[in-house]
Amino acid sequence: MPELPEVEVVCRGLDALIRGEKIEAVITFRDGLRYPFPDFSALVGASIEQVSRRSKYILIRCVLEEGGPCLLVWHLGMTGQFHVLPMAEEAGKHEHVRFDFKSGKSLRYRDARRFGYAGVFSEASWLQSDWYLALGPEPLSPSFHADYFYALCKKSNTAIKPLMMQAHAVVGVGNIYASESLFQAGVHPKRMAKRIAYRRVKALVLAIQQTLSRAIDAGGSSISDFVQVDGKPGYFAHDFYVYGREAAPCRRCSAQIKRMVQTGRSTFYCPQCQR
DNA sequence: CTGAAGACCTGCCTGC
DNA sequence: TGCAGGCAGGTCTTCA
Repeated sequence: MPELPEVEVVCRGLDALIRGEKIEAVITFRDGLRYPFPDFSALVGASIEQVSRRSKYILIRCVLEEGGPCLLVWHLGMTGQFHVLPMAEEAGKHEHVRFDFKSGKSLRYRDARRFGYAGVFSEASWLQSDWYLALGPEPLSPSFHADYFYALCKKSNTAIKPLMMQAHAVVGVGNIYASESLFQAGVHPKRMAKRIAYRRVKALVLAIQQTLSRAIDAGGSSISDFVQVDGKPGYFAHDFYVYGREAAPCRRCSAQIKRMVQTGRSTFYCPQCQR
C-alpha cells in the first residue's frame, strides 16, 4: 500500500483517533508477519502518547504504567492497514493483530500479503536498531538538499530511479513517486545518476519534495487498496502524470507514456519530456 | 565492495 | 466458468 505520503496520512489519522487511549489487551491471530511478532504484552496497561513517523515506519509512542516510555514501531509493508473500530466488531479478513482499549475502541491491523512488520523498542534501542540505522534523510527535511543528493549521484554507478528508491539515499520515495518525480523534473529514469548535471539534480530534489507534499495534502494515493484510517480513500491518484498510464497521452506533450521494467519494478515515463 | 535479481505472500485482473 | 499467468505500493537476502 504505502509510500511516504500514505504512511504520513495514516499517522495523522491514528494520532487523532488513538492518542490518550489505554491499551487493555493485545490479541494476535498469528505468530508474526514478515518477522515473528515482538512481545506485545509489554504494552498492556500503557497509554498512547503520540503517533508519528520516520521514513515509512509508524512510531506509536506509549507510556507504561510503571513509568517510562516505550515505542511500538510498525512498517505496513505493501498491503498493511490500520483501522480503529469498536471492540465488539468482528475481525475482518486478514486481520492479524488487535489492540483493545479501555474506552471500548480497538486498533486493528490487516495485511493481506503479510509483508508488514513490527517491533517494540525503548527510545534508545530504536535509535540504535538496524531498521533505524539503515535510513537516509527525510525527503521533506532540510538535510535532503541538492548538494547532498548531487554528491551521492556522483558516487553512484546506477540509474537514477533505483538510486532514488534506496532508503540510504533518501527515505520514503517508492515506485510511484519515483516515476512521478522524474517526470516532473524531466529526467529519464534510466539516466545514470552520475551523468546528471547539478541543476537537474536540484530540479529533481524539488520535484520529489513537491510531489510528496502534494500527495500528503491530498490524503495519499487511492490506488488499489489504500484507505485512510477512517476508511476514506486518498485522492492523489487522479493527479498522476505517468504512473499507471502506459500508452495514454502525456499530459504535457501528448506523446505516448511508456512502461518498462527497471530492477524488477515497473517504471512509467514520457520518452519526449524526459531525457 | 556494488548492483541486479530473487524471495517473501495473497489477491486481482486479463486472456485463453 | 475456470484456470494459468502476470502484476501489485517494500525491503531483505542472495548472487554475480
